[in-house]
Amino acid sequence: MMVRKSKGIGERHQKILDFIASYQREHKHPPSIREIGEYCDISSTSVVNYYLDQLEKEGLLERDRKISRGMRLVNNSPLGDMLRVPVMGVIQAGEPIPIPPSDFNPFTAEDTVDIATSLMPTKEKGKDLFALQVQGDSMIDAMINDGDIVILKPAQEVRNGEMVAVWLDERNETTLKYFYKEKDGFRLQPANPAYKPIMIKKTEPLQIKGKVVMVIRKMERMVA
Amino acid sequence: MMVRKSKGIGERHQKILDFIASYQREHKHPPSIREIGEYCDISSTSVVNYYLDQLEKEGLLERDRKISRGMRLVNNSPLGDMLRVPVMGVIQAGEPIPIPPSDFNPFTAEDTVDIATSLMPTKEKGKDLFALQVQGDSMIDAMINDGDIVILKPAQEVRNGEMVAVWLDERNETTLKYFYKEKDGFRLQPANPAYKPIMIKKTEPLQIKGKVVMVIRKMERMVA
DNA sequence: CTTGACACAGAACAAGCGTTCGAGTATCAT
DNA sequence: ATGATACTCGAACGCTTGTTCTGTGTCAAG
Repeated sequence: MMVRKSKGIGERHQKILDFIASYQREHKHPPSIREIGEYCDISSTSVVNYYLDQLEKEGLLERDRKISRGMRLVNNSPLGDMLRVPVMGVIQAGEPIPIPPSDFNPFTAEDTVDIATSLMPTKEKGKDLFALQVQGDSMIDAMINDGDIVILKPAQEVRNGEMVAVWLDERNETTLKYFYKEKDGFRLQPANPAYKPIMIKKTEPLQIKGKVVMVIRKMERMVA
Repeated sequence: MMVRKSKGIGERHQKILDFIASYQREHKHPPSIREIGEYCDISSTSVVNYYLDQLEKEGLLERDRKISRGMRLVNNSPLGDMLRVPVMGVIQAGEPIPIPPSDFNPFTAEDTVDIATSLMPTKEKGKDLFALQVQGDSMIDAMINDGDIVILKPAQEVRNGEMVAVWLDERNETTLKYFYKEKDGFRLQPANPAYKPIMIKKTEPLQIKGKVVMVIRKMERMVA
């Protein structure tokens, strides 16, 4: 009946971890040992304690012994009301950008950005958001500068006027453009009127990587 | 010796509130009644309970009765690793912008934005940050669009190349410009080369409202 | 088969902790 | 004075909760 034999993290460890996270999110304070046991179908508090000790040894958990509900997750920390969005890479002229596999695990990503949920548009609370760092100034026509971070949402349906990250076969590059549906295809409109729109026929493949839901620019440049 | 008589929040209430917030930030879980008492020099747990009840009645606190450390702050919630930045108003051509008085209380502000501390440049962790919402497109020359939120830091010293919010007497408006110090004054450089820089003589008063440390743009426009 | 690490249950203990109650003090309006 | 209100203290009570100890069944190595 056992799933693991002392090798790393097992299914039950993960369930406990998840429970602590969700409980913390909901109640704003950690669960008790007995509450964990109840949720994870562990009848004995000693067993929960047993697993907690292991998680602590693994460095996934910290415990304040003797203190009620004195535990906290360590590695990931979107415990508050924020989303941890993985930075999938860099968007740059001439280079393809990596697109999130559906099985991608955000917590293994090296680079992430934390966004307060209160900042996110309406219902983008979905966990499938990802971010790209803009390299170069090839996107200034879209009011996006070198170094900016764009938060993207995998595009199922794109509506007119939304900014999308598209792969342009002809140019062999990925850029950010405003999206419009025309009668015989699609129009990709740069924000800057000085640039002409790109027309895509319906027959051509249009690879929309995602639509931009937020742009973040840090201004810490130029130390002198 | 008493400071208040049943009117609103007193000094001690505030101290308790602050302690809960700082304790939560540090330990990732709420304090116990006795810990609160110890910090606030209250020898009896019943007195802490007394104050906690009042705070709950005031709607500043929520309590899970019977549960150890079952309390949480309600109104403000930068309990996680995020800063709550007050949106002081709108920055727009022709209108003065309100500047944060030093005694300004961020928690009474109607509108705020939450920024993850992990997103903030190095040491801007200071609590004196404020935000402005950009209205109109008069700042597109600085890569800032209508509706953008700019996070500002009160400027003590401004270094070359930093973007600042300045009050222009001659134009009677506030705008965002890049700041450069010249030999006989200051140069305010728009990001867009098509616009000419504004020169300010040393004799003229230069009102720097703050320097921009971050720009946030939400892309939720155009529902159809 | 024996041994031992591993996963778990159950119970009992002790400390942590919220709650309650009786009582005391100070300020203020009546 | 008198009573009401605000605030404080200390102690006791009892539920909550972390800790610990004993015991059981499984499984792989020796």
